[in-house]
Amino acid sequence: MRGRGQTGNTKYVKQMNREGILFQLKQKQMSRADLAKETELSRPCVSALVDEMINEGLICEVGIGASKGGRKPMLLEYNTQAFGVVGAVFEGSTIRMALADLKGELLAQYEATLPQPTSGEMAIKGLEIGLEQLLTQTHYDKSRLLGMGVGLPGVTQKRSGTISYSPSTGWMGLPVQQEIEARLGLPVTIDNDVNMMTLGEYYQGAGKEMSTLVNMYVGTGIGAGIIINGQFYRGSHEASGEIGYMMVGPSNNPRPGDYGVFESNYAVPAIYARASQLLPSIQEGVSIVEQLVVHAQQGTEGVQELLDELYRKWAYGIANIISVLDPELLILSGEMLYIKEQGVQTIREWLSNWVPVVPVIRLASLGDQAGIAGAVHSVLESFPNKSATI
Amino acid sequence: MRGRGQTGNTKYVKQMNREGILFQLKQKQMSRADLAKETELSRPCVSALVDEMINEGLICEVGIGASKGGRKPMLLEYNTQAFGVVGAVFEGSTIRMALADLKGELLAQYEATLPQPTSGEMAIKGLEIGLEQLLTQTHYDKSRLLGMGVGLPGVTQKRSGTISYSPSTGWMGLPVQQEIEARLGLPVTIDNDVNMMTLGEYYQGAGKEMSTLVNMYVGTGIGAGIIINGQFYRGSHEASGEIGYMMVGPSNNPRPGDYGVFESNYAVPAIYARASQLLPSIQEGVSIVEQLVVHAQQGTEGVQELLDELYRKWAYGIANIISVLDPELLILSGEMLYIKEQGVQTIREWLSNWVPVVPVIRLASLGDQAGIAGAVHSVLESFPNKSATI
DNA sequence: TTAAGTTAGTTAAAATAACTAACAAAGTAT
DNA sequence: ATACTTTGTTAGTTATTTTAACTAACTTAA
Repeated sequence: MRGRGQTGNTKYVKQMNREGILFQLKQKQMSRADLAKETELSRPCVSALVDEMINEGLICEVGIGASKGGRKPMLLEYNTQAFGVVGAVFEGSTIRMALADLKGELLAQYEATLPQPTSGEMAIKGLEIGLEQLLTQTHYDKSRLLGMGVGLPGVTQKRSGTISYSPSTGWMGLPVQQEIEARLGLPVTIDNDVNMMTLGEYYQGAGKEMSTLVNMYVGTGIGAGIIINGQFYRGSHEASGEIGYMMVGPSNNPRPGDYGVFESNYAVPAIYARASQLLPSIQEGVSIVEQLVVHAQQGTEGVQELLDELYRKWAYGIANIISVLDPELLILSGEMLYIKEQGVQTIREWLSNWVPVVPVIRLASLGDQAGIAGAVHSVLESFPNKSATI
Repeated sequence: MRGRGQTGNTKYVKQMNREGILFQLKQKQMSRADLAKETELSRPCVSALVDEMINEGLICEVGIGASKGGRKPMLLEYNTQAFGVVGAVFEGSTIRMALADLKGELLAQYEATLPQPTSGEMAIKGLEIGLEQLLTQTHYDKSRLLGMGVGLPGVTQKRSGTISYSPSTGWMGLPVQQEIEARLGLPVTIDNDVNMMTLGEYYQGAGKEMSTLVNMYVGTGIGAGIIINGQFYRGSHEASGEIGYMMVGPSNNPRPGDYGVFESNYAVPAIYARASQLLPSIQEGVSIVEQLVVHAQQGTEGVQELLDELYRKWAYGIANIISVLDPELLILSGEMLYIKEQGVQTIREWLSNWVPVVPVIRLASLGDQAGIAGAVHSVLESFPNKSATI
């Protein structure tokens, strides 16, 4: 955000205008004349800035467009091949990585399993190997990479680049960002996995074209990523979206520092415990909600009731979020994906009785690619600008 | 907020720098040299902009300061008398108005009672009379006024200047802003009363020096005003902070379009209903919570239990807000003022068991002046800039 | 074919607003 | 007195945008 009392100069304006032009070209191909109209800059100014960026390789002339009654326009394109970025996510015991162009399109992917328990050293080594693989696969040189975004389960402090808690990577209370940067020789952005998924859905998934959205994720815990007016909102202590701590459901046994009330009742571990008393057997490695839905269809006793309660309490959480934030869009992800459009419709109907304005509600659309897409975009969103996050 | 893909020019820079200088001078007196240091502009640039603003009457030279080892500095001051603004709030059947200088300091006040039931015409007439009074009292000319901020109970759409619902003013579904503007010949800002109070506390009260805060208000309903990074956050449908709709408490009888669950259980009407079964008599016109607190001290049976439940459920609401937003500060206002610092401390202790980060929590500090202060600042915050609200 | 009108993009000059360098004025420290 | 500091101004430079006028290239329609 533009801070209060901030000052600027012509360089700042130029940077802004270059970004304005690139912003347009990121949407679609355009001529200089189109750019002048969209950006409200004069045509000479657009020409000068475009020429500059063509020289830098950021923009390409890609051919002549159709005439609109006069000279044919020269179409310009954002040169998405000019640089590359790497995204990485740690999920359980696996690392998944991808190299993407400036548009966020994945050019190569890589996956590996880390031996458990993992140490920080092994995790970094994993990134190092993956990076090398991706570079040779794509014939990219490391100097052409803008940076790497790393998504981690656990509690991250993006501003300082540290992690307070992340058992599966063996990193705890460490300045991970700086360490990876030093080892890989690349600028690194870290963030927790839910935030990365939110970013992915925002740029490429269910949240494209929206500017204020909340991504609610139910997994081992419950969390949310929040984007307000196109900017990721992290809160004053980087604890925004910690909706697992909402007071939804019975609050008998929450202990300080432990899980929150909402998630201790309605996230995977709690669902698992209750499901195991209803289902004859539970499959490992398959979504517990999915299994419940199947059994409900088969009429297994008590399962429909359990699902109803889950849906209802998740809807309570959603109602609370909406009441506070009034977002344009609410994305449901993680285990909530398995409630399908039908379950979403049920929740929409409840909400219309509870809150005055129900936002658009959608299931996450990127599946297991959301995290990696977000990691990629966490690097892209600060290029060519500086900090894009509040 | 600076939008994505926005462009600028040198005029924009100049405006920014003028604002930067004024921002500094709003904090305290300074010399041109001080301003150059603070704003990181060059001294000639500061001199030029300052001279311009001196000519416009926005800044005054107010005397020579102490030397710091060289030439004595000429101290500059924001000329808070250059223009005036008017704030107005409708509270029940009364209009309260004030004329303030550019610092937000009230120079004159006015109060009147509107005959009930009121019509829109009578409400505007009230504003007209009040305005004239204030102008003659202060010897201000109307041309020196920047505008008027009007706070109303009910549901307002600030962006369009309309009101959907406001029984006490006789305005319903009307483009009130434009109507008042036309009648008074002044730029008008409208907003609901809780938002105005939030603005007041932010600029002059408990929220001074904070940039991300939530003001929770308990009255006939329950609502909240939200400021994120110094900007009022209204939500996608101007329904942010409608926390009366949170799913806190029994949800037996909420009907669509009606009160929300939280407020139907724990706002004044509900408290009143329950208190009337416990207290021997209830005084009209006195805070119901205050009366409960007095009776609890006297040991009236069941009262302490009722208060405990109230505090606890309000704290649930607070926990939900914190979980979602992680604000820097949470302000408690309206009926919550009567729980005193002791009640706040109780809530703080509960919260520390429920959520990972407890923000600063304070009682509102402006009392019944918050609304009018906010109305005044709703005009001031867009001077000399344009729209300061997201 | 040709004239008229439109659209795309460039060039040149003017305007704006920042910056640097140099200096004067007015003080303090020794 | 002399040297040094701080404040503020003046003069001139630099960077960037805008305006206006121009060339180029195309469409439309007589």
